[in-house]
Amino acid sequence: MRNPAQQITGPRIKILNRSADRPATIEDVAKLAGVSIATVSRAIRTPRKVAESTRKKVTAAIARTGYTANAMAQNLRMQRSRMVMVLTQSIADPNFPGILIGLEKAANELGYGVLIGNTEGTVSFEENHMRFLSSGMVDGLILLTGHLPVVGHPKNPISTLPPIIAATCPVSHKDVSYVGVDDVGSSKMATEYLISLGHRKIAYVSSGSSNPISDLRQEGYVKGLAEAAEPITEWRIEGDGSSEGGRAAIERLFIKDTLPTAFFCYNDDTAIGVISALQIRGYRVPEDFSVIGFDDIPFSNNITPALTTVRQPRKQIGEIAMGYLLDGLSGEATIPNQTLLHGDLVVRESCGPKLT
Amino acid sequence: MRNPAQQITGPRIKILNRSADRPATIEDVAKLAGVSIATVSRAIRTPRKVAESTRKKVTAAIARTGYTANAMAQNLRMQRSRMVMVLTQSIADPNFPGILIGLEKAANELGYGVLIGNTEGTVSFEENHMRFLSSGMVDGLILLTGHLPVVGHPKNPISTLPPIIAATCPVSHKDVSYVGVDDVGSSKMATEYLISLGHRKIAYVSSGSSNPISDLRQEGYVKGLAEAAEPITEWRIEGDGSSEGGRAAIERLFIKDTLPTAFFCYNDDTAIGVISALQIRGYRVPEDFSVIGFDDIPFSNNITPALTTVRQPRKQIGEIAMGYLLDGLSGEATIPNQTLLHGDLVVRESCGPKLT
DNA sequence: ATAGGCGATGTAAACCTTTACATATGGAAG
DNA sequence: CTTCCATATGTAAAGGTTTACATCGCCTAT
Repeated sequence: MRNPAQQITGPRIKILNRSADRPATIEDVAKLAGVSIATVSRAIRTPRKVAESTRKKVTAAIARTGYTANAMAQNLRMQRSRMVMVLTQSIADPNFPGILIGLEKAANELGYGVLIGNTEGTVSFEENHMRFLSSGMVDGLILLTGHLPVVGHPKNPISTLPPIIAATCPVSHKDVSYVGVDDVGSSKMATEYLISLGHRKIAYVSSGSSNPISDLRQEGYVKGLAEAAEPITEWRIEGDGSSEGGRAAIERLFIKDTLPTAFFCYNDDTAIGVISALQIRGYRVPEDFSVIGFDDIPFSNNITPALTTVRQPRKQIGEIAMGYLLDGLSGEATIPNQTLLHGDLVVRESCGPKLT
Repeated sequence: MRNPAQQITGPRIKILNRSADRPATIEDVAKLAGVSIATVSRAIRTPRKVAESTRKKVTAAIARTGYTANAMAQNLRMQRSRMVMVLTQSIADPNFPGILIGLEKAANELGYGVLIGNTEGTVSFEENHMRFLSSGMVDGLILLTGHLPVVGHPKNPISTLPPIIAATCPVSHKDVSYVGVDDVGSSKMATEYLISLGHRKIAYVSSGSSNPISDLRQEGYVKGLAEAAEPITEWRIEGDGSSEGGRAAIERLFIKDTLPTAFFCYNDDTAIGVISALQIRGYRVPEDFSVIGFDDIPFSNNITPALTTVRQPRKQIGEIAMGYLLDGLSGEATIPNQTLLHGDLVVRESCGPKLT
């Protein structure tokens, strides 16, 4: 596991341990302030219940000792951990950082910590993470995976799981609320944009079969076509969600004799592959073909031509999803079963009018 | 905070709470197995200490009850949390996901959880995360920020902090080990590559002033120049680490009358900006100018021309850093003060021979 | 003067484990 | 038959909080 090429310099050191004198406990504070530990606890958590004068003594004692309540003891006593786990298929997914930023922000504002669980799509990794769920280590779960985690002891599938919110990719379970972009509506908008530019032969480049998000985006595409003044036939070609898949899809397409003039792609990665394949063939985008993506990943603005795409409000999705989860955790709040956020069309350079 | 454009469908639901009957405790298991809780604990943690027959009874009882040890009680008793915090300036940094993948993998293999702390470079966020550190919520800390976190009670700056490993960006403290790429050596290699292509006017596009990593890469660049057969003068132009900064740097450069023929850029983002600015001016890369980046971010392969760059072994950096931390945590292990990993030159299309 | 009430504080239980120490049982060695 | 040891198990303390309940003054209203 250690890189043979690694180069190590400097002396070996012993990792610094927490200072020898163990951290102050509530008892230390109580002794110093001359009160009972109950009073110290109250002075911190419910100050109105302790006399002004006592509160001052306690505050001073806390400052002198540098006391911070031991989180593990609190957690045990209060039967909660103020910790939420985020389960994702892939940390490397270009949408993930944006979502995580929103999740982290909302969690931190309410004093919660965010635990990362990367499944890489494998069951064994997922099972490994279950440890945190079943042991009460986390209070809630944000699912970006699109499915409920597999539970080891299938006594009652969901009863051992903490409260859950799905984001980015819905989960088919009535008790799991979903927060994500409005795939259908946004895709319809993108398709209508291509139609408005004069395109009539528009292909949808999918993400393989059996991808629910791809299906939703295709549904929007179809709806967009349906609203055109004149009938436009559907045209689906298969990608796989990666730029390589987009490239390959275009290569296959060129075997046919008739070509679309515009491509609506499942995501930006696919779109980038499509553009690259077209350019390699000597065509120019947007002069010869229009291409539109989905997601607005950070790099879509850095390719040539800059990619026209649908912006997914990642940070906001994260914030709302985490907000729902923590709302639900902290009381009797009820939360919407499904929340779809508006995606914005970001017009850059990769789409142009259909030349007559 | 809620998007006005959001669209909510379906009924409002109450978030599913953990099933009414509280999870089984060790006591339930003990009762069912007809033994004491101590025996149950031993059967789980040190099986050799309990008789074969008893072990079987306990195992059966565990299976029947679906018991999982309460992590919070364990944590409290054992004075550790099996949780590590990763502190970063920016989740959106293109290097972050790769590092995180490595960190998460290594942590999970040893049963540790990874807590994310996003500071956005602000002190207040950092202080907010200190909560986890001072309350004993985490056993260790991975620092990607390049500096020690600010401690609220400045009694003893580092004594309240858990063990720390710095990755990606070194921390100037003798007790904090560092794991990262060999910036100097890799930059030297990149520079030598440009020289080998015949370039003699090579500019380094920095990341502003006071960026220690940029300084190291510049140092490698200077070393590379120094080893050339003929003397080559240093040439530094100022970027800011972003593609926009790279673009701007090139724009400023064109005011001068003499130009370099090759650019070694602080990072890929900068290189992408440089290439884009050159292309906008009507130049071609690599025919007219060679450009080399650093990092090998996921998109460097998707731009035109595909970017030649130095690959930073992100996942491995994460794995090693986490490995060190957990080694150090679990015993008397001593770990190297500094570990520099070899960066690979990834030759793609953005560099070409100097045309005579 | 006394009962009642209220505000401030203390006592102790509970949260769930792990583990040092004590105890019990059985067999081997004397 | 006793003594000793090893093995297996139980008892109870400890880890640091929070909070229900009890207590204690003190003030007010009767």
